[in-house]
Amino acid sequence: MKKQPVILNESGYEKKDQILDVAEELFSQHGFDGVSIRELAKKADINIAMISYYFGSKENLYVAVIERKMVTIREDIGEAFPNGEGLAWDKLTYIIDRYVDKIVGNRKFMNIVFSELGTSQREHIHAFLSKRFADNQLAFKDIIEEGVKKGEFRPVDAQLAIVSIIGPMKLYVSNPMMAMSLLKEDTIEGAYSQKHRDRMKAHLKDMMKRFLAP
Amino acid sequence: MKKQPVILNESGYEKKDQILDVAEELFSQHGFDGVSIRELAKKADINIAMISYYFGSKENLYVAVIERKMVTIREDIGEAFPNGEGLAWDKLTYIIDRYVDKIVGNRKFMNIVFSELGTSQREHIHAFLSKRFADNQLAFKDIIEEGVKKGEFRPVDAQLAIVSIIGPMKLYVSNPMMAMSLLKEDTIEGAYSQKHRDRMKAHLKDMMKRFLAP
DNA sequence: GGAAATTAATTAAACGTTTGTTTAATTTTG
DNA sequence: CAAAATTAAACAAACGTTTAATTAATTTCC
Repeated sequence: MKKQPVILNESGYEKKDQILDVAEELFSQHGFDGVSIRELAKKADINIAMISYYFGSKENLYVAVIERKMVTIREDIGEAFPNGEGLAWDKLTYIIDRYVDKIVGNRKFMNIVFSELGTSQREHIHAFLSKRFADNQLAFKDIIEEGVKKGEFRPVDAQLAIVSIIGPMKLYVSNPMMAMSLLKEDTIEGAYSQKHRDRMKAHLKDMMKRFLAP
Repeated sequence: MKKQPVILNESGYEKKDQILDVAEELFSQHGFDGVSIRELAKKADINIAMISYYFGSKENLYVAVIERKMVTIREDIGEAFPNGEGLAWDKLTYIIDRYVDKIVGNRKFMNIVFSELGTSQREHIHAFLSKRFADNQLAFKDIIEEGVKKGEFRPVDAQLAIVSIIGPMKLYVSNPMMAMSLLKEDTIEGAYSQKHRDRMKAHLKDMMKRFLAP
């Protein structure tokens, strides 16, 4: 990690992204320790040394994979809905829809996040992701508690309500084989098609509607 | 893996279990690839060679960890409830209670299972666990569909209903840090205390009751 | 504009560690 | 004394990383 060049030319960006794409896929499938940089380099069709050259180390590459997507996703959800006004229920349905799209649309990446949140290695990454994840949970919590306060929802255990929204989503994306068998699909793409995303959204909203009804 | 001794004496069993206990803990925390047998041997206070001596290989040890618990758990749940007679709802509440106890009570082991189901390395293990897991899902599915047929439940998407039971459970056990923060507990033991297990059971039953009500 | 000089990108090979596993010798046990 | 348990040491293979040399691209200068 001596040279840390600034790459400006177009082809430089392409190769870096090519590495990041393969890395995201492999880390998602086999975890950080399950991926060797030789295997990675082969699959990305680059020389092993290019990883150190571009990213300095395997761990830095891992961080780079996370940071690249994190930027996109942050913009993606943003302060997306009007806070303050409107029914809590409308906010909740809105955030559920966005969340499902976001998580399913970035399944590979999200599996890296989930597995990183499950262990406590690479402490700074864990801390960073925990914080971001906690913020998202807070958004759900605020909406639910607002609805309860307004009398729009019955008094419920908000913490567990969140677990009941995120849990199914996580299970859905983090186990392709199970998703395929449950949804009676032959391919992974089929299991995560727009049809099934919408089915998942509809289900979560239906369930929460009944769960929260006063 | 030349010698495959049959160990009969008491102390032999103790040492083997001592290795298995440490292995279960470490594999649960860091995954198969994240654990080195030197680290494992140190923590179990045994010589590295003892792992080959007892189990033949690291992968065999991994399988042994899984098989040991699998036997216990199979007995644990068994044909535990009266099939055929009674309300579907009673069966469902019964199986939810049993399931939460089983999964939370064997969190470390279940995290190995979950992470193994998420990847597709070690194909025979994956296939084996998939089958067992599918059987469990089938138990839920049968009960729900029975209830629907009898008119006890409204017509629901049984597949997604299962995801909504298992998803929250899995999220609860596979992310201790998140569980601690959500449940406002300072220790891991606190987050998985009987109090919170019961809270989870009550929540799941409450939610399913409202979700399934005709 | 084109050769020369400079910088960036890419490579094959080697680096020192660590990995899982095995050996051969020793201690413990029945 | 024989069998089982345990050990320290060594094994080859794979790991992440670095080196030093080469090719490709860009800039500089006339």
